[in-house]
Amino acid sequence: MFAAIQTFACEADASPAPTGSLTDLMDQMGVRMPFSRNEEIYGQEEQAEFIYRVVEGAVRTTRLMTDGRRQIGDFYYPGDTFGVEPVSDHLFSAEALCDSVILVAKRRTMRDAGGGEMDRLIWRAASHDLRRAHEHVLLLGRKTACERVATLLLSLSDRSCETQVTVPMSRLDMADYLGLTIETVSRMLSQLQASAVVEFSGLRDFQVKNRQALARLTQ
Amino acid sequence: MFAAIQTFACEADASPAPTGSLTDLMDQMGVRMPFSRNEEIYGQEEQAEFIYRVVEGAVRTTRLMTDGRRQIGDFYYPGDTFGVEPVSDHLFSAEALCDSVILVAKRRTMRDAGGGEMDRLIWRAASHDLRRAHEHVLLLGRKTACERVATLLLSLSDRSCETQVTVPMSRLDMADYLGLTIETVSRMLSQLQASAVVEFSGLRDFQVKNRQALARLTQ
DNA sequence: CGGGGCCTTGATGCTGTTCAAATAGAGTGG
DNA sequence: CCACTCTATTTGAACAGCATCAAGGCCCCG
Repeated sequence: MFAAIQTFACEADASPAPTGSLTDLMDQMGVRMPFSRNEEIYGQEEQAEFIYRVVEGAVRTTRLMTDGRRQIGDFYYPGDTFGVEPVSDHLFSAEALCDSVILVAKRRTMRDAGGGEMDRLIWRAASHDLRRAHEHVLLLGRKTACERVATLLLSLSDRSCETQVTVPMSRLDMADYLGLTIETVSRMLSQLQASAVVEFSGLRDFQVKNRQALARLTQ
Repeated sequence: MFAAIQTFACEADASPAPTGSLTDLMDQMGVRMPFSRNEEIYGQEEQAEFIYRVVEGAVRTTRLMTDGRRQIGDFYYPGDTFGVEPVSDHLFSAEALCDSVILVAKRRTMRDAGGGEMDRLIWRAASHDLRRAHEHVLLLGRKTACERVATLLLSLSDRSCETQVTVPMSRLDMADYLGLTIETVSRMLSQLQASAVVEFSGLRDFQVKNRQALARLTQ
């Protein structure tokens, strides 16, 4: 189960690089908690009194509408800080994408102990979230299904240091992030493979065969 | 640098409502500049060295794709602070929706002069942007055309203190914000009017006739 | 009164959804 | 290791919602 996690654990470079001191502060004050696949880390409308960092595994933030429609806000990987909602309670819930280890720290405790470190950490994470959200808005508002899927694959590929890229989420997670259905995601993946842009060796592993074409498709 | 953030990091209220002191600081340091309808306030990929506040009029932030597709990030109204991109350069450009007056201040100057005020101001604005962006992601990813239009009308109505609400943007602006076309926006408006949820007295003025129904439609 | 921009409405088409079924993988116990 | 089951994924066919294309109407402003 943790096989795929290993791959991602060494690829924290694309994330908002934690400086030594920030890591140290959270390491000191925080608690490492294990979460199993699909387990909730925090809930929608829960108080936002903690701050979280992925140590191993991966996380999604999701929002459910009353009738069951689901939107994924973002994915987080080892080294990424999340749960930095700007206001008192969470709009999205957070769940483990696979078995994961999460570093959890109380905001208040850390603030009292760490001087300005905590504020810098929150600012950094919120900035990252805002930029990603802006990209996400463009993707959902104006990109075609094929462009959306290509964008996700490229970003996964950019995170990875291997040529072989592992997809850490299910088709349903991809669909709910991209504002599509699983069927459409599946079709687009088949299409990208048929046109020799990527090649899947398993359901969750692919290689980029034509990076230029993939990049062009993301618009 | 962001020492002052701490006051706000755990604060419930991320509303853009300027406190007296913030207004004073920007008023002191900033310059009031007039912009005419559709005039650019700052450009995509420009350095983000200023901070802006709407004094009169309204502003949209937009992003253009290479082939001309356009996505509007958000709308800003009097009292709102904008241009608070988290990183060095802007992802979106900002333009005046109508003839407007914008208070412009140099971040560096204000930071040197204002102690922590500047950081609080930026944090507050960025928090607001992040929350709005999250709502926008849900709207674009999972809402139907009708729900999207209803959501916009309700938010316009909530901003307004009058029963008669003015729509400050064109149909094209609405469409590019909602990820739709002008035709679809127009059809949904007609539909909402036909079902007696709202009533337009002119192209840019309406009244909410059935607020409960409108709210239900926004999901 | 006339021109031009913006908006609405209608007809048609395409992209992505829905519904349905087949296939592939992963997990389990013999 | 294999058979079995359950779930995830793919594929196909029909459909729906929104886009596109094309007129026509409204309104502002000279």
